[in-house]
Amino acid sequence: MSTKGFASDNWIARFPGLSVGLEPAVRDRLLREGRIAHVPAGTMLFGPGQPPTHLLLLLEGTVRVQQTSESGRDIVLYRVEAGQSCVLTTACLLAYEDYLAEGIAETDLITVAIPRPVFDELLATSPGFRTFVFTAYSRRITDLFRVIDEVAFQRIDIRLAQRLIDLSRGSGAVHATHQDLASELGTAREVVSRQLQEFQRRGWIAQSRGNIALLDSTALEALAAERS
Amino acid sequence: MSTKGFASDNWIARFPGLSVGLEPAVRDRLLREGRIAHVPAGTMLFGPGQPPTHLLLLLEGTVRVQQTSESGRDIVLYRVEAGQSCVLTTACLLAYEDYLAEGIAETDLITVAIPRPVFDELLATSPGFRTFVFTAYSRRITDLFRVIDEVAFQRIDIRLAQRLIDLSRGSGAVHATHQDLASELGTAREVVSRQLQEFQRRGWIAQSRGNIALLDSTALEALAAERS
DNA sequence: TCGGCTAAGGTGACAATGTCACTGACCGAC
DNA sequence: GTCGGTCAGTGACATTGTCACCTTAGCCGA
Repeated sequence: MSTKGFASDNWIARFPGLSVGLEPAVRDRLLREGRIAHVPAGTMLFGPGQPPTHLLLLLEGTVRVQQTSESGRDIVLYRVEAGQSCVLTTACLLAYEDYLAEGIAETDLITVAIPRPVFDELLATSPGFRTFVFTAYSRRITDLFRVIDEVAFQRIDIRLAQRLIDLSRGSGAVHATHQDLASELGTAREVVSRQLQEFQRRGWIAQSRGNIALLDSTALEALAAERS
Repeated sequence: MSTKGFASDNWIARFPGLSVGLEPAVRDRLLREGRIAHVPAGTMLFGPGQPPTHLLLLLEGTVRVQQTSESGRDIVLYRVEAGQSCVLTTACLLAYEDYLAEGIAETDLITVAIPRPVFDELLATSPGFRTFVFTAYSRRITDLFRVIDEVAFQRIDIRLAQRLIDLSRGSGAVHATHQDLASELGTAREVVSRQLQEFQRRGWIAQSRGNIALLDSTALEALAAERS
């Protein structure tokens, strides 16, 4: 968690996609021009009215990318983890249209910002960088495909079980209100409440205000593994 | 509709994103290396087990990109029209993961295939080509965001009315079975049947086997314009 | 410490959508 | 013609979403 480790000469090693096959000159350019910044949790990194001007690389923390519908409900599209990049925002830079999605720092972040001109020049000069960018794109698009599949075709109890497991990250607990979970899945709070009651009835979880303890992760995983 | 018009010296003019700001050398390279092909309707251009090896540009026709869930139901993600490109397939080329989506020629097509090495070199040498590619990406991602919003938050009658209008393209009729429309929207045939009956009861449409006549497009558009 | 404010969560009725099983209607091949 | 398959209609039911309203837990100032 120390920031000392991110002196400007070694952060590239944190990115699997950049540390392999990247030309030395490109590597130097990134280290020279990439600006390391600390961002507090809760910051909106991009969104309607906040056009991004950089390619963001994440050294530490998590960014939640979500979409808010006109009716005020929202759904989480994907998360950007440390070692990944917010590539979809780069498309925004060049886009003819505004994005509907917004990116929010879920934790305190340490980021590297690559200015647009540098991004553009690296794309031009470095096959390794191009591969990095397109691979990252591909991952995000796959994420979006998965979201569409889940929203359109998956039962809500299965999706909720999956999300509880994901959010717990093995800690055995999830800090989130029912409304938070509803926003994760793009559904209504009452639906989450009912499903959680059912999970509780089966002894899989225990609830307290704003907190859910996973008592039987195995059962939840079994449900999450079901296919419609 | 004649293919004579696509002699290898002028097709670029058909692509708004390519005809403006493209370097002459790049233009020549595209014309020299891009291979024009005719593809019959119904052909699967890419999909599971059909990794694409080219960037596809569409001179004529329409490509439907859809996703099939494990349960066998599918949903249309977007369509590629003449003058656009199948850029998402390029991410597939570089991806670590397979795509779940498949692209199907909805009509007879005339395409230009850009081989991977040429695509890569153009990305490197041409800012104009880069802009073209990223703009196309951006458009598709925006499409996916819209699909997610619709599936998660829009009423089915509104979505059906929108789709009927889109598919009719002003012709006043839609050639599609109820099952086809269900696949468009990612829902069940019975749901479409019931909604169409309601539209018919209101005098907005007339149905015959595999065919729907739009009698009152204005009313359908009014419904389609509603927001949840 | 008390009271009240606010966010979180619970509940029941109902509407909308999805699932299932089955039926009949239409259409082309023979 | 009739046969077989696709297309569409239907009712019962399950699941999910919506709405209105309520209770409860925690916080915070008086």
